[in-house]
Amino acid sequence: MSKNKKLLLIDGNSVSFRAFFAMHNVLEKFVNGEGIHTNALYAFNNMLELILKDEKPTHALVAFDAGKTTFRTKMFDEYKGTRAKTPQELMEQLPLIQEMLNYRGIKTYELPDYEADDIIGTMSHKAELDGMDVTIITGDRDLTQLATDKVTVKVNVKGVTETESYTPEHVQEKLGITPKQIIDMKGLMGDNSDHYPGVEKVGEKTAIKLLNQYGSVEGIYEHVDEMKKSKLKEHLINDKDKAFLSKKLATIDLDAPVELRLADLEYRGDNQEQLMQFYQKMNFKTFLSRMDIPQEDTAEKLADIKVLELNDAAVEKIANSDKIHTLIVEGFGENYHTSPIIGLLISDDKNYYGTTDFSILENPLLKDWLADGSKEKYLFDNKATIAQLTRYGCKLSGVTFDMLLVAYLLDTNDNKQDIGLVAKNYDINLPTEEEFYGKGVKKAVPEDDKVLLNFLAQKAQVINSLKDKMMSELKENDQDSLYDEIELPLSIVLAEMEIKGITVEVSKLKEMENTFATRLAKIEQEIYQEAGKKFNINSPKQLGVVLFEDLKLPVIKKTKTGYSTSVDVLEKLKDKSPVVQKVLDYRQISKIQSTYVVGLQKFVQPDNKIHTIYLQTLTQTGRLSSIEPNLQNIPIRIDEGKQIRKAFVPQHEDWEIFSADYSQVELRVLAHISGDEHMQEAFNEDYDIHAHTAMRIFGLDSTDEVTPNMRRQAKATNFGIVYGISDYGLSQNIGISRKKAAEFIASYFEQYPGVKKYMDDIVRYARENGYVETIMHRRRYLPDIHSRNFNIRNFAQRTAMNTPIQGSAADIIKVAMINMQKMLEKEKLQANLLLQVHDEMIFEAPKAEIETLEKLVPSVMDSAVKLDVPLKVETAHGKTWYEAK
DNA sequence: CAAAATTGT
DNA sequence: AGACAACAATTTTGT
Repeated sequence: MSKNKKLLLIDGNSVSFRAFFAMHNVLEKFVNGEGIHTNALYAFNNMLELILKDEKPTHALVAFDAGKTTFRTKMFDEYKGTRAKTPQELMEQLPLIQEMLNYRGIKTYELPDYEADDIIGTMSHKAELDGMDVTIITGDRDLTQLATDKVTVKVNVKGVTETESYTPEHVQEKLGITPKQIIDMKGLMGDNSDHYPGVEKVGEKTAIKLLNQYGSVEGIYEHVDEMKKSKLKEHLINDKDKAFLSKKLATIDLDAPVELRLADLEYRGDNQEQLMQFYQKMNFKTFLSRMDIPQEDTAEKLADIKVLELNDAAVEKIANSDKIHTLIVEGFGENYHTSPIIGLLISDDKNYYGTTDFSILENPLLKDWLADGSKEKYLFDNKATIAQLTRYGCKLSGVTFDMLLVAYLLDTNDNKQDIGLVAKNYDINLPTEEEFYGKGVKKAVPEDDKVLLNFLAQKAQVINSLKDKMMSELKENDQDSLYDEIELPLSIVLAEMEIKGITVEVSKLKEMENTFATRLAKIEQEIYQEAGKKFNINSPKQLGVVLFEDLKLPVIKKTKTGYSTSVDVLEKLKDKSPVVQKVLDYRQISKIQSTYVVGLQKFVQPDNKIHTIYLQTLTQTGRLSSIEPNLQNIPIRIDEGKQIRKAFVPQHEDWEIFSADYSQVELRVLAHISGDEHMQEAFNEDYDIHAHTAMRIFGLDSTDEVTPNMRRQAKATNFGIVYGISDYGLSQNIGISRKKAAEFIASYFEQYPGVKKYMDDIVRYARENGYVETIMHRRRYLPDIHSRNFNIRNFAQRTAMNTPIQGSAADIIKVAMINMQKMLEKEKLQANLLLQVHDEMIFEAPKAEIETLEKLVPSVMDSAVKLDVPLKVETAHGKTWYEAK
């Protein structure tokens, strides 16, 4: 049997409207070359692709409203009377949407005097009689009256990519009436947005109740006399005419004079050629890349670049040239500290020399050229390139353009870590790593070296062609010194730290593994005892059943999928059952065991060291992050976890671990950029900042009156301020009422008016400029600051407050790291900078150097930048990381 | 592959 | 009305 035919009907106007507002916050980002907005077009097409994929229709139609006047306005001239005018920015897109649908092989239609609804109703009715399945897409709930066994109405919810499906069953479930009765319901309650009246004081609930009793508007009025005396009865009688009129207005015409046959709606698929041209005109890169463009194009381009052999002769030419060269050292695999190089390419923008034979790296001329700082080089990802080359015995110097770093500084939001993605942002078509190598099981290096080297040549070409443009953008943003003096030098420092690595005593971890295993087994048994059964404690789902169903503990919080079993919930249940504390203990230890004790061992290399990778271009604030493994979240708060730090040791006997951290950098940064006098005074006088805050917000005369609890609350408030305060968040954090938290904040702002002013100013700045900046001009764009969605907008506002603080602190420590590395070299110290943990630097050093470091490191760190308040540095040292704190 | 949980600053 | 503290990485479940 052939598959059933399926008709897709789209309410063009209402979906366009939804699409427009779904992407309203990026309105000004979606403008094509001719200055026409394209956001609704984009969102519409996005939705369309999803729907086509899901529904696989054989027939399709998009219906539009023909004009302002319809048979309904003739019946009731205020129909849709108060509806706001369609925004100009959307109006200009409607013809484009129709044009695009045409290229996508989908019929569009409008009919004078009728609304899109009526066209859809009529065609859906026809199709159903013909035995077809029908799916209707709309942003308007009114159309749910059309749902039948054969017709599903999908209504867009939040944006356009998600829909809610209305079948007769779903309508029944949701409203308790049939789809047909929706018309009666609308008749009774009227419609605000279409601006027609119903019966006074009758809303959805009353309407449904009446319909359940009497079936329809007609039914109600047949029996209205029998109803007992009530206000409702009076209203019904008074507004009888309105009810019948509104019912008529609400009724979608199933027999409009639509001159279309079902055969006319056959869906034929895209007209590739025209659609491609259209996408190009609209600047739709993502859609273009999604098209199955015949492969010849790219293949031809690949062949365009002639790659010469990178041999001794080529090296000689390169080494003797004064030209700038682009360098591609291609690694393959996850981790560049361990995975091999698979290709090497050097280009002067005219000639491309490439090879897969790495014996060339033994060529002394090439070695010298790579290490020669006066030979200028461009590349993508300096840090990774240095790390790779180091393993092949080469030094690298003279890099002036790192496309990865520049792309990150220009916009932290999009497309880092992959040169293909950066290129696409600039309208250049270069395969991403995934597109070139494939993904999952298919990921592989091409058999043919030529193919690989051509890819590398393309990369080199892209780097070269974008260098000027990107560097001038950097200058326009006033970010050139952030790049020249911070990020680029830092990439070298980080490379050195990663390569050096930190020594780990595996035997220590092994020892801990055993003790924790026994402890875990014991707690596990105890929990089973209490619970009366065996289950997986690691599964929040199973644990939820045990706690809240078997043991009947009160449910404090729920997640999307079930009961929440997070710490804050468990903390509240601690005294209700002894099992809760045991679960908390189990969780803690099991985390330590799996992530750290066992997890870390996997990363220890044959040199007994762990070489993490710092991601320099990931975070939105400018902080670093650390992966494989993350060495920025090694436990410290609870002692069991802190033990892990005993396994981190210096690489030599008679050396120590030395750590130095900034004390309250973020608050100091806030004191600086807000210019708040009271906060600055507190730091200038070196008061205990949290006690000082407590004194001020609790209205005390001296810090002597501050109780530990007051200090704790003040500390939390300080944190809250840094994070972009909200009363709810603060109340959750210190367990006070929301009202009390709001009072704290009000009092805080009263005491620190400069801080209040900063918060207001920075949010306004973000609204006006679309971004915020750190002290070193690191930028973060905040398109959501204009969002209509309360939560999204609030989040953007908090981000606006937090990013300059967190980001400036990140700037400061980055400068300190660079200066520190220079200083160690200058002073000819053996000490090595090994780790950075946001406000802390960790070194290993001979015992003999510790005394020097105790003076030197703080002096370098607190002079990294000049603020209006002093920076404070604290140091510690010991035989292991555990002792150095 | 997403969600929940836990770790850090 | 909304239901929210900032920035990260990793492990484990369960679909």
